[in-house]
Amino acid sequence: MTDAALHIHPTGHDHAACVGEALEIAETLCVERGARLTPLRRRVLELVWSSHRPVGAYDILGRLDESARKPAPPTVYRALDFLIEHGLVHRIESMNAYLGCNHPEQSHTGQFLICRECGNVTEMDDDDVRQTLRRKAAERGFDARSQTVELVGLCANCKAG
Amino acid sequence: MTDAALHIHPTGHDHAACVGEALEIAETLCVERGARLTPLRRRVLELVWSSHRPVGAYDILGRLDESARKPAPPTVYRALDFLIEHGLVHRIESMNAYLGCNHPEQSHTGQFLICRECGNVTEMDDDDVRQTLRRKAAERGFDARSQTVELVGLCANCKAG
DNA sequence: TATGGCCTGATACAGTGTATCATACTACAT
DNA sequence: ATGTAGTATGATACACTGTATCAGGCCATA
Repeated sequence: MTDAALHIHPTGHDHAACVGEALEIAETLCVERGARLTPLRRRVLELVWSSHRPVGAYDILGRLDESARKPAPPTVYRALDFLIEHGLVHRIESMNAYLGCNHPEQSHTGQFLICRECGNVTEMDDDDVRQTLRRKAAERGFDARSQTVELVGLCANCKAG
Repeated sequence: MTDAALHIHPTGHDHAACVGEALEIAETLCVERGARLTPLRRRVLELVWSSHRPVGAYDILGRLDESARKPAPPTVYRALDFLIEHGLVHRIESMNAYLGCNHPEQSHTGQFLICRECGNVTEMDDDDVRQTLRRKAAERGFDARSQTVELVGLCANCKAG
């Protein structure tokens, strides 16, 4: 974990605390559910949380390499699948990349705000939006089961700066 | 164009008319804008419109093969870029695939309803949704410039059937 | 200790997308 | 008609993303 770029984040916050909190939440949640947060899965989650920017599967793969012997792609995808299934990670469809989520309790598919300047992504998770989309789709006879909402633009910091 | 699966569509409508209309609209629009709808671009647009399901770039590539000598990937991607730029085609992010649009006049990024049963995709293009998203993002200090909205679920036909 | 289920390793391959350079086709001006 | 600039296409190579499949290892419980 030497790449400074990994540590870019919105406000000058203590990112180590973010990661720590996320890992702790994950531990707790997995215990509750009887799911196994193995060292590999934990490590992948940690790498996904290395910044507030989505991380590609092959980035993760590359960084796992550094520490021990190199795992193959399926290993990473399986870990990601597990984390996604438990709401600990989101997939950003428009980037084919993955982002940590620190409130996995609510079953949800969030709405994502992707800054085209700094690359940081924040989650909205707004229920009005969710309901509006469900309703609008229903008006057209469509029964929406899952939603992908990703907005690209400028975050507050980058607008100001 | 022998694959019957290509012709699956929502209601038993006359899909040839869909394609014809789309091509005509494209012609008109390109003339208006001084853009060149070359034979290749026209053919790619036609292939995208072969159904109401998103088509992958390499599907297009494969079908271009059938007729003449095989073009390389960049050729297809350039044609798609052109068509997207002019609003004639949308990219469905969650599927890495492309869908024809028959109302390219309004500058828009639509909202898409993807049926997980039949695979057909319809466009909502609802301005309430667009405005709601813009506003909700703005409330968080985010200036949204482009929106990706893709809902997966069951279309009216598949619910009924 | 045996069995079954889950996790991981490993190979191979399929699908998606881009960088780069080369060629051809206009359209327009000389 | 020639040259020139801009655009469109051809072609090669490569990078990134994801999956199918089989094999082995670990661990809990019977």
